[in-house]
Amino acid sequence: MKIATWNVNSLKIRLPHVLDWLAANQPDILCLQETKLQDENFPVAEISAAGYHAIYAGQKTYNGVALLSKRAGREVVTAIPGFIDDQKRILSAIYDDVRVICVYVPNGQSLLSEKYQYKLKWLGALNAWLRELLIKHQKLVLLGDFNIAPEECDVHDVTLWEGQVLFSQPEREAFREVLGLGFADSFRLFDQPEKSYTWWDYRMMAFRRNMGLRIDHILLSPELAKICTACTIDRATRKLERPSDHAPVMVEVTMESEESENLSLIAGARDDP
DNA sequence: ATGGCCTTTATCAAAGGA
Repeated sequence: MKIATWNVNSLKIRLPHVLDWLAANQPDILCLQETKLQDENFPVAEISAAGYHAIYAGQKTYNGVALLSKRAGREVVTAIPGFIDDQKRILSAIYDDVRVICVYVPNGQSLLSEKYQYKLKWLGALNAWLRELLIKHQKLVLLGDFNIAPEECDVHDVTLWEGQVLFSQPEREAFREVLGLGFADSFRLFDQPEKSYTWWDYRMMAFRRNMGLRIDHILLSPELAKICTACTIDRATRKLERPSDHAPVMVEVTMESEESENLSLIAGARDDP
């Protein structure tokens, strides 16, 4: 099972990239952030023609999240329960026995901004909800644009970013608290190239100079971390014409059903004279 | 070098992103 996340920075502009990426990578689930579309404008027909179901929670101009999937989801949730918020940043559904939680964590703007306080409150509410979800579900995937670079190795220039929004201690502590609940940062379950990032500023030729941050993440509950076989960042999308400033991240997990399929294939091969 | 780019909405610039 392949599960991916991508902040597309406007699905209207990036729809061709998304359709190409679905065709090339065949994820079972692709979680999108910053769709920037009201629900009535969501490209349902194009996504459907690509062979994907879609659920979405959007608004005008800003934010907006979506889940594209080969199989339909159920038990959809579009907000952190009990947290009053008119910004569309949460979308969750169950696929088979996996609850997927797509998040677009607030940016925060700067440490002095009210938006930074909102970010920390939002992360606090998310943490409390995750605590409840972990009791109810064995298989949880929490993925999206976290707007937090958790460790020094996730930042191209630590001196430049020290104490800045996206890398400040309170944000990084909030991220660590999520890991403390039992979630694993899937990217760090494997050996990875040095200087791996998921976002590069449009300015300053930042991508060409690899001046990036790793702020898009896929976190897995213990049950899923055990069966995760890969986590990769697809930098190639950042080289496309009119790219999103974020690259997609994808995990592969081997579900029991897939294992038994593989076993029967092996058994079949063995029986074959 | 404190800007630089991109998207949206709505004008003929501003706001937000990260």
